[in-house]
Amino acid sequence: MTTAKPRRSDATKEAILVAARERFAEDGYERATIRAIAADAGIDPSMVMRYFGNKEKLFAAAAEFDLRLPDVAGMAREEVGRRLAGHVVDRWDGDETLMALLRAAVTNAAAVERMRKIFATQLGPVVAAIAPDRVGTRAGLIATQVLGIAFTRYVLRLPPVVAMERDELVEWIGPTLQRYLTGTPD
Amino acid sequence: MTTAKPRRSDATKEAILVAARERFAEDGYERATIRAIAADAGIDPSMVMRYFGNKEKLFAAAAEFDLRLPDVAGMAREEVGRRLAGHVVDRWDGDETLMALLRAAVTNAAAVERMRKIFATQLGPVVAAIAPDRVGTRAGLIATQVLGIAFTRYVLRLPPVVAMERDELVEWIGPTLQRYLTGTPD
DNA sequence: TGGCGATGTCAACACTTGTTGGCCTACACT
DNA sequence: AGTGTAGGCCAACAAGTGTTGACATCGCCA
Repeated sequence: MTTAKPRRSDATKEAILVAARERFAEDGYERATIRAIAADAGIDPSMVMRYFGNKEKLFAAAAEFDLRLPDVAGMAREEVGRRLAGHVVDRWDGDETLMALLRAAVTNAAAVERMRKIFATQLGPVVAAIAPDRVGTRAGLIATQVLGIAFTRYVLRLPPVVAMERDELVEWIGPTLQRYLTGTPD
Repeated sequence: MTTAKPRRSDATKEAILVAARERFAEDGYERATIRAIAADAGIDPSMVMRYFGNKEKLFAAAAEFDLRLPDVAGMAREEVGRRLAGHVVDRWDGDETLMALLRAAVTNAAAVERMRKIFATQLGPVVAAIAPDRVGTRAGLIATQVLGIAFTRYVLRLPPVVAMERDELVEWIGPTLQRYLTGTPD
């Protein structure tokens, strides 16, 4: 029994979080107003304050995120790049949380910190399992390419990047990640 | 004689633009207030309105930007990737305009449009001069890697990406751009 | 010197924001 | 049935925003 007593407010709380993720993802931190979020959730703005304290804490609760990177232990070493690329592209769709985090990170210090931590604690170990040396650098480089995709495809919506099919994108990006994982600069 | 009569207000106008670029680059579009920009420029907020009309137009004036990509005509084909990487990394420092554009693009539609146009009209031709096929796709992919660097290095400030020396970064990124320029996905 | 446009300041406007406290209502438990 | 408490709404606050118009002052030209 993980859930003890399902209170009536839990549903409202969840509705607020859903609306918050949507607004933060769409508008960024400052333009997403508590009033708009409350309206989307069909309740009064003061309820948001009661349940989450203030806007910062609401964001912190809404932007809880897990990359859910696959276990690379059993993979062929030369395949990891492509597998990682596929996973990341898939993960981006169907979850607005990362978009909220990405948009908010541009102006909100807490979002920056959280994003740093996500990449350090979740991507770092994966890299370490594959490459023994220069783990930080490799993880950082992978982050540049992965976040570059997210930024151009979902925020900037550059037409050619949007137009690419999932598989086509993976074919191009996979080798890049592979080189950042196992290659050398020269 | 391109300049006719240097009015006294030109200096003020320029001071406003400098302050505006700084604030937009640092804080993003919404958090950069006209009052703060005016204070930085040492004048009254109403002057900003008089000279630029409104905030949108001020941003448009402040975010005039040119990538100043080098002429690739004379370069060895297999060198273009690295040269491009070096140029882009250098260009990022010492000019706050692109950072302003990048930060603002997250919440401001006009900034998005301008960024799209910059990459289409300035990066597109360079790619076309090197690769005859899939010009749009190649330009888009280059944009993902280039903007990913900008985002992680200057906005997110991921420690390992910040720590990398210019040359080290170029060594890693160069081959990626080269493959996006002249390679094939498989 | 007188005047007039350019340059600049001041104070206020209408509006939106996050946030707060008081009040109402319905349900669960005794 | 009565009552306490959780869930919810309403109205308002203080602060900050872009923006505007009236007023002061500087500097040039007739």
